[in-house]
Amino acid sequence: MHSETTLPRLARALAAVCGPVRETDISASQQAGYRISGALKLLSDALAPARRMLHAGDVIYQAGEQFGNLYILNSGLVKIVNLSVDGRQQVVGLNFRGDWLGFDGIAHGRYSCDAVAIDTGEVWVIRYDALLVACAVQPALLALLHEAMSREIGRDRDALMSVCTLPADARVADFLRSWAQSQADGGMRTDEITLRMTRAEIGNYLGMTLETVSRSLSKLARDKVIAFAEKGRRNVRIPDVEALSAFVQRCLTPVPMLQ
Amino acid sequence: MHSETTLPRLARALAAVCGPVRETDISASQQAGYRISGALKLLSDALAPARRMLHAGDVIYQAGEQFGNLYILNSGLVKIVNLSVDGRQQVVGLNFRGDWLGFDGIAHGRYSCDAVAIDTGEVWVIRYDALLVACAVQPALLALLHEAMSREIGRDRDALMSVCTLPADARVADFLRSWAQSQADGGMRTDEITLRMTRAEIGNYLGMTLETVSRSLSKLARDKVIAFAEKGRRNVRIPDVEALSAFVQRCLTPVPMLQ
DNA sequence: CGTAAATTTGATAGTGGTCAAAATTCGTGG
DNA sequence: CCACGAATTTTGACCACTATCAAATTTACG
Repeated sequence: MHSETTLPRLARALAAVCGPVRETDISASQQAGYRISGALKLLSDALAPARRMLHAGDVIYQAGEQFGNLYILNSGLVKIVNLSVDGRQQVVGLNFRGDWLGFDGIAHGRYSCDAVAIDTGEVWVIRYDALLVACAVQPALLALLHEAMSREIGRDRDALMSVCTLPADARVADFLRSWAQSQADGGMRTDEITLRMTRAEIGNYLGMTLETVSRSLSKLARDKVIAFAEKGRRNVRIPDVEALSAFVQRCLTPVPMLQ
Repeated sequence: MHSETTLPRLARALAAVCGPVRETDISASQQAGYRISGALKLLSDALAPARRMLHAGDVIYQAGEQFGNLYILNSGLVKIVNLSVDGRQQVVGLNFRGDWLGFDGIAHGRYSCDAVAIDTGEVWVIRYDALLVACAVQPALLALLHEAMSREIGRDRDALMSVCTLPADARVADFLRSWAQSQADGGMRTDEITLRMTRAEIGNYLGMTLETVSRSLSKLARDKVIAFAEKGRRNVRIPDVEALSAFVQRCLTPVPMLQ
């Protein structure tokens, strides 16, 4: 599947990633942490948004509902569920601290998916029209908004690429890696994460069955890339995030081409 | 994979789709056509953007390149190719007339993917900072921009859902359906489409191999859902777009549950 | 018109889905 | 705090869909 142009393209990709910001080292994580804290402070000061407490299962907005608000997640965890006309439903996104919710509603005046909390937390409610007014006065707000939408587009594309190009085991590993990254960006610990989703939900998000998720997790634990906490198998210890990336690499090169 | 809550959710999904705008009937297509024409006129009048001719293979922007411009496709066809650090590459989007390009660059100051023309056409080049200035004066421009970003997010999620929930045959059918829809929205004929991509590119976009794409197309032709034009197998005739949707449905219900 | 690329089709193999059963965990009330 | 039933998770066996490999055919293009 790798074309003959892979190498120069890889070089460009590396240049892109290693240019202004490294995504994986500690300073970058802290930068992300500051980015998020700063953004939240700016929003809070400029708009004094209403705050809403969330509990697992709470619906923030629903597909079909009239659009009017954007939301910013201050804490907790939210899943985005897309619905098709024929009844298929799928988790198409996960949101952590600092993420915006509701962009999908702007285009058609109605939200096109459900946003459901899967952990206790807090969202800030921002009226879209009020935000636009504030943006006119304070361009930094507009920059923030566009940055968030842009990042969302990038994340969605990365998710598509993951589903299309990685085998099941690697997809699960990559999922854990990006979860840990999001935790780090939000200023939370990254060595142990608590999956607030069932295997079925994870599988739905990753495009595989719950059995495959379970098998992949078992394999990751067998390979010592992750470990389960003593109580409950929803707590995953990640001794080394790099090991997860390495595992993904290994899946992509089954035979190291010993020549 | 369908939970016990499918039915009420389906009802909501239907309400969402059938609410303000029907996506599939003729009037909606014409609305979309007007929407695009109107948007292009507004942009042209407000910004008098530079115009750039495109030929197949031309690169509009590259991953890693400094962000500065957004682009609007006036005609032609552009593919968006995402790159991963480890060399994987994947088509993550296709753009038609009226679509915006370059949103992915806003977040990090550099584009994160390649935009490559796959047909002759024309893009309009818009400096992002100039656009923001113009938006301050003319709020309709800002609305246009946000609408485009929102639609992009929705499309990316739909693509993810398609890859995750549909078998290969249905994915190809759905791909043709959405291509025809995009053509219709751009004011072009929808009964015959010319795939400007190789089977390998289509497969890459849909997360399958080129052989599977070929087999699926053969099956669609055998089932009379599509037909190949006499000259060249890249021209696909679609006698009835609804038949493509029906085919997707059939794939989802292998046995009609004859009770 | 000839060569290289793209496409189709067939044969075979493997990843991941499906079905099933056992084990573990969770939620709730005694 | 413990017990019990429901839900979740794990693991195994089997099979289907799709990938892989290969060869023949068609198409594109210099």
